[in-house]
Amino acid sequence: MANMKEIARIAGVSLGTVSNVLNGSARVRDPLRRRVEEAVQSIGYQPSALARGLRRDKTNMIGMVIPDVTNPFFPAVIRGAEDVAFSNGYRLVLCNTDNDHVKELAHLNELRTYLPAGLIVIPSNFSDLTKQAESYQRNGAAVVCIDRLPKRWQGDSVTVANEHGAAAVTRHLIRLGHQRIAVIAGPLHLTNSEQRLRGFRRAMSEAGLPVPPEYVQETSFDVPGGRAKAMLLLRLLPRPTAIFAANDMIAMGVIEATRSLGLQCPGDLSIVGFDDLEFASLLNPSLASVFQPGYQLGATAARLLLDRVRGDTSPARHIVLETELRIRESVAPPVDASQPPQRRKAATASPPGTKKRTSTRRRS
Amino acid sequence: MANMKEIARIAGVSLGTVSNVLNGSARVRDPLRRRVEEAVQSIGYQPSALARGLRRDKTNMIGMVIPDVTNPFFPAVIRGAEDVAFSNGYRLVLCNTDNDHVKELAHLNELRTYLPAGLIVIPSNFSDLTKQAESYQRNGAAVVCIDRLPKRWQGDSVTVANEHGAAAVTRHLIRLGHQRIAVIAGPLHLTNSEQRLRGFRRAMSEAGLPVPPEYVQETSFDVPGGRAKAMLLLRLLPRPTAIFAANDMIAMGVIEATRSLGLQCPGDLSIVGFDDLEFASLLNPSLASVFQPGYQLGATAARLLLDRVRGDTSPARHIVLETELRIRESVAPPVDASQPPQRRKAATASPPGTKKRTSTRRRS
DNA sequence: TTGTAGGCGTTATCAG
DNA sequence: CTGATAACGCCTACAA
Repeated sequence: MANMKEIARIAGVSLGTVSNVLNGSARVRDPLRRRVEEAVQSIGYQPSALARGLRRDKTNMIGMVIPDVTNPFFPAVIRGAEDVAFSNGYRLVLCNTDNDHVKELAHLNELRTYLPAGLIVIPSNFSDLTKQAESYQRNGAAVVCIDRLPKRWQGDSVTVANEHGAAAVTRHLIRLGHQRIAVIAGPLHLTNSEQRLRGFRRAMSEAGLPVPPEYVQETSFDVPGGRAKAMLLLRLLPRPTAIFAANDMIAMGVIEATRSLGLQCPGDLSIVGFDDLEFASLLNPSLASVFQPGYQLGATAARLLLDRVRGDTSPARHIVLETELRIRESVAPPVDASQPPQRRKAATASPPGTKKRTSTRRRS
Repeated sequence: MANMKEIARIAGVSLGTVSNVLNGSARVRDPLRRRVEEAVQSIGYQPSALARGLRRDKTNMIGMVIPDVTNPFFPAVIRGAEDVAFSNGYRLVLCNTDNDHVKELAHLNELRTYLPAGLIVIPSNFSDLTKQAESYQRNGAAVVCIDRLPKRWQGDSVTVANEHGAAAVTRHLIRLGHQRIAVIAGPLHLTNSEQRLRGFRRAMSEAGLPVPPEYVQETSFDVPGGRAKAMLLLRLLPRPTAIFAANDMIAMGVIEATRSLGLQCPGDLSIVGFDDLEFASLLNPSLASVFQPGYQLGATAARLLLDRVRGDTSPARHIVLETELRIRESVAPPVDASQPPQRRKAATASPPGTKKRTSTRRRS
């Protein structure tokens, strides 16, 4: 409807002048510039994003490709990305892949026809976007992978310190006196999942504690998975005194299993999660967890992307954000079988026959 | 890079033929059609969404304008809309407004320059999008409002039966024997909030139960708000025996307040929420709530929108989705003063001077 | 400094 | 049924 020609007519100038005013591409003298600006105001003109994109070979859209917006960890990531994008004049096109790399591919291929400025991708299972990314980059669009990375990903990335966070929370359990600690990992083909398991193993091995194979379970990142694997773990003899769940949904499943077996948390079992979703602190007992800065993850990715869009051609960057331990009521020292319980349901001691090593007690 | 001209060259046909094959706009004979299709396959050609949109005056984008993606109720709505949109070849552009109608306006104005097929809007506070919507509709784009409606909204809408759901859950409390029921409403300038309060009042008045002004609190839809108002309510004399929270976040705040005052739920206080977010069933005690079909809300809106896009010009439709009562552990009959307390520390008495009316006990 | 023309990739129109 | 051509709105040379 309203186009540049209209503005030019109203302001009594030529098309080129309008364009120059709009894009600051050339100095336009004040009287004319003023007339153009007034014309723009008067009819609320906004340039066509389509025509502009077609002409410039690039739009102000950023494709945000994620597995599933209803996964409670992702909204914060999206929000972080959107805030940075919006305040820099960019918009987010949201695509859910359902962890299906075919759907992911479809999105990637179609998104390209919008000539987006870039892509922020949380890769789906088994995705190998190297080829796609190259194709985007040839078109001058940047691609940033976040949260987890495809195998052999060489491009820009923003992730969190999964291994470090997992190790830290495991060490905390060990310091409290736990020796039989089980882990319920997420799908191990996901890099973040695998890193968390690695961190767990590292902390255990540093402390000289054994990790029997049956103490390591793998499941999907959800409540039913956590419940099922917890039922299994809690029937083992000897029973673990603590479980590290690879995310809060799994931890939630563990809590349910604990409850349904009539066990107390943290009395009989300490539970820790990962993510620190909003509800973790609202549970009863409140859930100890490793906080992941979801908002920062998205915001950082967007900033990195915009740097690239603006011409930063430095080598690929791999930004790793810190996690943070959030200790809450769901963890406590293990109960010692050899001593009578001191309080109603909390007591601490090393079970007999346990090798006790002094932990290094790193303070940071 | 790859464009229609290229396809035409490879297939040895003219541009128009390619276009006709791609859009089915005219019957093309098999040999040629085949050649075109092969050419398209061979180089993985996809038409430029930009050029197509510019030419057709409409893209396959749908603007999804919501207050805040990190509000835990919205992701399901988004997902519902995205699924329907995607499977029909449409894409979602996500815009957070932070309930700021200035930001909302900015998004609306800018979104228009993409020539989206339509808009799905969860209006921000105090927004009056009538003018904006008209402008979109003049451009052939449809606008559907969901969840809550701007004042005087005349266009298509999809909402849930807020009043009915609130009345149903209130009646349930009444049937259990509660007489002193307080409500913590959401911001009353939001239509959904106001409807829930209305439903509550209706059920109470049907049962002939009084609703003292101090039993009606208003707050924002979040945990701190719920906690603060609950602290206030729980110090009143006589204390309410049940609280209806206008959403689950508020209910969560009520639970926290209850705990911090050393009261038992449901022993001393029954609590019900609204939304039935995923975590509601995971709390301890599990939270009774009124389920809102978030996914359906989004999916229905997208379907309605697509109907319009495809030329449905029937009068504005106002679709109202059913809610569903999810009774869980957080509700129980009130403890009667005339009987000895049954549990360890639930003891509540009707303070002297309370009018006791027999409830009408309606069954539905 | 200001105005003008060409083309981005597509679709629609119209002549063959 | 097929093939050439004009527009969609904008940006960017280039000419004045």
